[in-house]
Amino acid sequence: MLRERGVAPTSQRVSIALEMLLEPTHLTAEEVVRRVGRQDAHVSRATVYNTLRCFVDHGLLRLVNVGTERVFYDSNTSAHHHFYDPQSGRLTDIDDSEVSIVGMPRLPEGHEVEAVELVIRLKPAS
Amino acid sequence: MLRERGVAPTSQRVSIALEMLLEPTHLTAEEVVRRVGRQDAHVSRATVYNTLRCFVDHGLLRLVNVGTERVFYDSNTSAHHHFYDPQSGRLTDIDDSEVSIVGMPRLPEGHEVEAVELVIRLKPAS
DNA sequence: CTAACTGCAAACGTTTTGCAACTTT
DNA sequence: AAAGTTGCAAAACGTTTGCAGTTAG
Repeated sequence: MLRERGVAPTSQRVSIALEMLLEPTHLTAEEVVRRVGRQDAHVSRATVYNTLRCFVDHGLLRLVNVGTERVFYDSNTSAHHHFYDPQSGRLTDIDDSEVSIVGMPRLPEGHEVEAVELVIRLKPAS
Repeated sequence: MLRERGVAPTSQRVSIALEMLLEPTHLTAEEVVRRVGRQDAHVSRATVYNTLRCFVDHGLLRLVNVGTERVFYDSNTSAHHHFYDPQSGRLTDIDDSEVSIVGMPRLPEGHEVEAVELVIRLKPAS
């Protein structure tokens, strides 16, 4: 899987891939550090951050911004949207049939779209 | 304007309000620190951050998240969306007639919507 | 007089970086 | 040997906080 995307499969990268790419996940870098550390390999924080960036660059993960707090890495790289609950720090998918974005605005001269990010922030019901 | 919203108008708050609330702006906290410092008053970083949060809480500004880098404060508090160009660090409005979000997904049990954030990230045209 | 606000500097949490050591090839 | 990868600790970044002093009503 890594080789297919041109990512040299070192043992650390494989550990991270096993944790993230086998099932749908929404993990922060720190969660990956914890999870990978919990079993087999110790992977350094720096390497986790490098690897996640590398996976994003090679289309294995999608980066999801929710604010300044943290970044999520989503193993589902197809276009879809998210709920974010700052209370619990949990990110969840929005079913694609439930919302859609209609229309594509004229882009500023000399630019193209890098990413479309729709995040619905949640709060406890009043 | 401040009093209307129940915000006690101290001199620092007035300085910041003059900078942000008179015309449409998309400023980061650091830009506000610089701009306010450039003229009359020296307002401390802490006070700028406190004041911006206060203005958001009282509906004078809208907070726009674009990632981990920084937060923007938008003097247009009505529902609308944004382009973000990481290259230039500039945030711009998307005309409301150009995109819309259709449908409102079922929310997770016990939650309601705090904010709907649609940000289109730009990159230089290839 | 009191409650609220300010400013400094120190703390924070997440992410990046410099660089020497270690794998690969 | 060259190219790429790793890990540590330190730095960077934007933001928040503790607290003593100040201001406003």
